[in-house]
Amino acid sequence: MFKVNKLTDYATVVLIDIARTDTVRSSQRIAERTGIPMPTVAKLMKSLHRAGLVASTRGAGGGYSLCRPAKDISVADVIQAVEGPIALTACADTSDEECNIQKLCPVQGKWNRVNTAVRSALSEVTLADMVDEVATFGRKTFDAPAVVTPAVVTSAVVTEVR
Amino acid sequence: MFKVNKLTDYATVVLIDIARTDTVRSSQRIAERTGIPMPTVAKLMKSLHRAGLVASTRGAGGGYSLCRPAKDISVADVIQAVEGPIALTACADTSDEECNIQKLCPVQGKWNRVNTAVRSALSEVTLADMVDEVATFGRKTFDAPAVVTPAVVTSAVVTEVR
DNA sequence: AGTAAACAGGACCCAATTAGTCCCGATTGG
DNA sequence: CCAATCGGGACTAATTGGGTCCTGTTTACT
Ligand code: FES
Ligand code: FES
Repeated sequence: MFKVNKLTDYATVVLIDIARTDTVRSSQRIAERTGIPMPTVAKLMKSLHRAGLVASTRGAGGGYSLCRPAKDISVADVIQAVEGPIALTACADTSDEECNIQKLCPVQGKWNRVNTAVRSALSEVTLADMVDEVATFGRKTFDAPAVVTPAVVTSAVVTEVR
Repeated sequence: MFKVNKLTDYATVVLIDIARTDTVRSSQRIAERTGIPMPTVAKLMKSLHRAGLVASTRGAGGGYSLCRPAKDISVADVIQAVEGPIALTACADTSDEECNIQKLCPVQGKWNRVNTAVRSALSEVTLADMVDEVATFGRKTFDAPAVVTPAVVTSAVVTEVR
């Protein structure tokens, strides 16, 4: 099945959660809010930080926060942060426009066209879209606390605090 | 890394090869022409057949052939044939427009939008595109036999017979 | 009819990848 | 100085995917 990593799904959940109340929070806190195991959250946040999606502050009272507004973070960004470059085939590994063995390969860059198409498709949806959706959903349909569940995983639950 | 299966890459190579000289050929023959191990080819062809991309004739002298013109077979078709439904997250498992737990999930179908975008992107490139590319490439650049190599794999080689 | 060439389906194993855990060093606020 | 917290990376467990094989069925050809 053609799908994204579980960690990518986690990442969207975490980021959406952060985006909704834009304050600094620790991995610990995130783990509690999302139900994702703490060590996994820690690992995840490292990736997101390295990719420049979240800012981190160290030391006591430190934690993570978005370093761009949610509307400037696309699904493609998240995928690339967690899984590395979007490259449907190994030949387009570097994620730029050149196939590395293009001169020899007869499929000759055709996969790149597909790659590009997919990448741009993934760039069209931003976190902000998802946040909005979550917000309106939470209020319109339920009076209950909004719940953020990774699409892939059923155990992760965000209990809306305050 | 966000990528397609190796088998999917194989599949494109095999299909392109078949498309170029549209005759019936056995798995055995395909294996020889592509350099992909015979048992793997066999497995692959079964998937492609089940998905209705190739027609098979049994018995001695039997084999496979395309059952639609190459221009009506998209990359999306190939991926779906080999890997199953294109569903970036488990929630959209069935590959239709409905998320199965949409009523409960706050990300609420947003992944479907991404899914759809990706699917349509993958539908834009057809085998015919790739075949053309291969043909012109083979003639223009080399006088040597055209070689079809899966982008992912370096060992598979098609020796242009006749 | 008999035989050999092929496909169909599925069980199965091994390798590769991914998910998840843990530890230790570096920072920083109190 | 101490406690909280991030950063990097090593390591293990779980899952997936690649690849093989076996058994049965269909069909052409002699
Ligand atoms: S080198 Fe890119 S398609 Fe082959
Ligand atoms: S049910 Fe589809 S996004 Fe959650």
